[in-house]
Amino acid sequence: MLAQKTSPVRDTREQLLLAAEQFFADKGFYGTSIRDVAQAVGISKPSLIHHFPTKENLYSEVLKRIAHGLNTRLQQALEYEGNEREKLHIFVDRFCAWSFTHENDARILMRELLDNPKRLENVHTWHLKSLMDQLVGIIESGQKKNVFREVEALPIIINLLGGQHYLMIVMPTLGSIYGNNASSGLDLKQADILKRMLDGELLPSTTA
Amino acid sequence: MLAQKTSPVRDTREQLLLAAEQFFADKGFYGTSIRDVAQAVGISKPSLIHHFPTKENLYSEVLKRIAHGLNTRLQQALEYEGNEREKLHIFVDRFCAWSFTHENDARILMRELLDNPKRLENVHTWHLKSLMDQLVGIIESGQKKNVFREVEALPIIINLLGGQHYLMIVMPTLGSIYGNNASSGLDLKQADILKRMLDGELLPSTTA
DNA sequence: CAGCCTACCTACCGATCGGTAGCCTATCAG
DNA sequence: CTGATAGGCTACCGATCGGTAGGTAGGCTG
Repeated sequence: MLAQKTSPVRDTREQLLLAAEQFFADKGFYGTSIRDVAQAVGISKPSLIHHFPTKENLYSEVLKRIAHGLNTRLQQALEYEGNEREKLHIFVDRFCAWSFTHENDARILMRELLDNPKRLENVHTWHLKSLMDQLVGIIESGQKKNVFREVEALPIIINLLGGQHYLMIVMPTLGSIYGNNASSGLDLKQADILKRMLDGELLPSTTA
Repeated sequence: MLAQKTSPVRDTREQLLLAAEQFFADKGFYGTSIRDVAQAVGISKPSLIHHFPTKENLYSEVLKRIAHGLNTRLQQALEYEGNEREKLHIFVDRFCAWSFTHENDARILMRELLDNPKRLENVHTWHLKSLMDQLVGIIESGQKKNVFREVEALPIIINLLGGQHYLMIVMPTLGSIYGNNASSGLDLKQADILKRMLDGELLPSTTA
């Protein structure tokens, strides 16, 4: 009864969400036309409206999927058994891996950060807040155990997330300027750089 | 003859550019209506067209001003007399100072990074390329003199710029979530964090 | 004074936007 | 068989988009 079936409803919805994701990533909310999204899937605009009653709704569904995918993946990393340094390293690995495999999602999240302060009514709560709180919690936990230095946690996390998020945004530009070969290897090194940076900031200085 | 005069031509142009800057920062290129920009200055839309023949032109003028202001300010830092480490530190100070006093500009540059790969025809060349090349040059120069470790320069620069640029974008969101007091002190610490990070990455490890 | 140019205006253009109304068809349950 | 529902369609709506046409008021220059 519930065999393969590939429910045509879900299938069209899925295709619409995927197409919308691409458009929102490329051109942003205002720059995206729901006509184009519908056309990309091969249906008419009213048919899209049949699945998603408004453009805002379509957008927030896309956003919801992104947040869910990101949170579930990273939650696993945060639940990893180990000491604080290992947890952070695993988080970095996961976050980088997610970014590089979800370039469009990263672009949409960055656009959301840019637009949201002016559109708080609709999608207000920030999807990365709980994540950031947990990261700060891990650092502070490590500091209580004296395995981390007493530096402020939040700015370090921001620079960590920012370095990676920014890299995702700037990579296409880098590729088109320096040539794709120059930017092709960056992904492999990025996680190591961030982990080294974290250690440098958090581990007790060997000079003191 | 060329006394105060406050040339009304230049004045309206200036006001239009300032208003456009605000709109482009808040809502992006597609989300900005030239009607609104004109209205914000108190003139009609065709009058705006009189000063800037197309919306694209208005946008690229805004972008040009931003790039010019940023480049001249940072160029001074790069011409500073001193060793490589000092140069980089002064650059970080200048870049952070510029960011925090030009929040709208930072937001526009980030939007540009997001949109540009799909709009290369118009404003193509990246405004930060020469800057980035020079930074890489400084690092490699330091490496030749053996005062810097042999790590790859470009990824470090990207994480540096990225951390700061991202902070500017995320600050309004942080403020509305953690309260403005939580994010108010970040600007003061940020330059120090970045400089410490740079030293950690570039200076010879004291453990080895 | 005559001519011109600058800075602005109102009125309008076609195109496109998000969204609605209403119809058709296929599927599926009673 | 019948009725309901889901998923799609064409045709249309008012609003707004970027941009144009054409005119006017004021200042500068010959």
